[in-house]
Amino acid sequence: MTITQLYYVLAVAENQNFTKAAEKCFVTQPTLSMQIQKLEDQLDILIFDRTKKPIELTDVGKKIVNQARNIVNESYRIQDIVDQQKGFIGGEFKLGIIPTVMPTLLPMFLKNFIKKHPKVKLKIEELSTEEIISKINDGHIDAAIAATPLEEENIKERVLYFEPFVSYIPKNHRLHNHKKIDISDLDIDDMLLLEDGHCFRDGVINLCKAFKNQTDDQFQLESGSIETLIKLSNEGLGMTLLPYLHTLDINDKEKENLHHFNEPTPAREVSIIYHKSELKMQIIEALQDVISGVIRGAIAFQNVEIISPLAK
Amino acid sequence: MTITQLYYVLAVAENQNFTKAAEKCFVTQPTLSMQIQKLEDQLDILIFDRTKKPIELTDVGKKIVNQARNIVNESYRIQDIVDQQKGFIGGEFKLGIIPTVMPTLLPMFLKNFIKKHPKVKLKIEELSTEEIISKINDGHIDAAIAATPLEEENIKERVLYFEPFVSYIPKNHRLHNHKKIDISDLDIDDMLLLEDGHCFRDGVINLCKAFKNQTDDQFQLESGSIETLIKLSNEGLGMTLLPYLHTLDINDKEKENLHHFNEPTPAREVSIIYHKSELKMQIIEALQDVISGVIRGAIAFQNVEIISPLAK
DNA sequence: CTGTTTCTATAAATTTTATTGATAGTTTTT
DNA sequence: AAAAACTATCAATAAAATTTATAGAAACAG
Repeated sequence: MTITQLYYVLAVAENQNFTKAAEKCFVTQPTLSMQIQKLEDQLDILIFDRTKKPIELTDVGKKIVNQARNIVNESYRIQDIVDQQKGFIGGEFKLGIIPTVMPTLLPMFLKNFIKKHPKVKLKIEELSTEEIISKINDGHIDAAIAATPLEEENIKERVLYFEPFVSYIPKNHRLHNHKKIDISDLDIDDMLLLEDGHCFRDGVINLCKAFKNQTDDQFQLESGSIETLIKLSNEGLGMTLLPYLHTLDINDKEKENLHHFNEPTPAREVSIIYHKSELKMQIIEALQDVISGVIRGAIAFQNVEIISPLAK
Repeated sequence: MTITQLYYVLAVAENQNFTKAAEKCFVTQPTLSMQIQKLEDQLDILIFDRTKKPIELTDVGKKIVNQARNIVNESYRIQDIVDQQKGFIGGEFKLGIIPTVMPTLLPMFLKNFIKKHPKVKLKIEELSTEEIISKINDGHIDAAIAATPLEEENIKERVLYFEPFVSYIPKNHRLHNHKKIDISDLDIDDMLLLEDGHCFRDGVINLCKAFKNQTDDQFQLESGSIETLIKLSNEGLGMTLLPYLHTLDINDKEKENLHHFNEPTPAREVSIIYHKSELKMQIIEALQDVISGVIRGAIAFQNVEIISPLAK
């Protein structure tokens, strides 16, 4: 049994297809067929049920795949130990970012980071919180930036910053003339929200519920991006809430529609999160340092109240 | 990086010697030299400090060895999954047994076990509790039989039986004419004990302390085996305590010196213990079944009070 | 139902890797 | 100072992984 064989098994299990798996492994398909057969012969058991199309794992196969994933991941940590010893910060690093953080945060730290750590090959992907959790667990991404706390058993969190919510209230809205907004003013029924799956949406719903004890009624309108949200709001379809960093780059006319909250300002907690195994921890800490550095100048709220991103 | 290379690293780390390690791995010494060099080259770091004699691990080397042990052990679990699936009970199994259990328990279950599970190659070793804990942790033995509870973080326990203590009181002893002995009668100063390191000794000390609150004074005499203990006691050097199973095969004349305790009878808990990773669990359960079976007929005490084997 | 596509297994050739036996060079021991 | 113990190195060999080519089976499209 070799680590390579286990890796091949994982690839086939994931792709449910020898040919595709072979491509991902950068070998030819017969290599996979033969190596996996060899492993199956040695163990004297079938890992894959090849009668099913697409190919399926047998019952033992499933258990073997879980253990194989373990072993392969643990084998990566050997290189990790060496990197850590050398203080080496480099190599490929896959980072997931939730959509409502991506467009504002990424431009703020990316240049800084690649200048400071040129050996790191950052691969950034926009992902929902749900996708992030799953991909951290199976090792498809090394870390992610998301709204926290998530209370996931196998995932650790390090807070990067607290980002206040700011109300965006168009001219014709009942609250437009309020100078400062109070949380108790919010009414989920005239609030524009992002579509389902956005944790930001869940955060806002929690925020409203916290003060109104409202049930899950239907909402007026749902959108996929905060950009759209602002435009819909301008059309008079309701007010909305924006994460603070988004308010920095809207145009002057629209800035007039921004209303800050009374203290304690509702805010979301944004963290870098990663698997508890702490693989590539040096890079995670490097990211944390750079991001905390750039944020320190950008957000200066004192008295905030954290809104959970978890749907309750 | 291969599992074999990691295995070689473990062997050299353990033996502090390439030549001996090579023998244990059933390969020649150049194989180890070359494979370990290759791994060191790939990682671009030295695992062993070859200037020291005998050879030593570097700082990174120590971390790598720990991780390598992880990986190698986890790789064994693949075969384990298959065995478990097949209900296969066989292969090599290393069992440690503490000295005060070995001579009485082993003859009771060994024949039964090898008859019932002929495919298991049992390798039994007499070990102190301390050695057992260390060898379970580093995987040198698969399980052990010891007095419990041990409260070891990485070790699980399954109770096999409770074995009462019986007083052995020679003719000239002050307690000889007592029909039944009470725990409060015990005096650690005229009690013969096994030498340091025997958990049975610690159990007895705990037993005395429990009722007399005595400090760690020096003891009259110390012996390495229960056999010797009885003989020394016959010579008038004091009374002693025997685990119940030992009292079954002493001669008739000596049997007259046995005095049972008043209830609740003090007893030790004897368990099969194993690493929390539960490797080879089928065999452990098979052992548990067989031993529980043979003991059921041999020990029939009802009201017992468990004495901890841990030195307090 | 038939030709086409998709996919896996197999075989032989080739490349790569692991292992060995012989030996040289060190260090340690006597 | 000689012997013993130990590791590294080298060339030869054995073992293995991988590839190219291809056969055969199943799924698919018309």
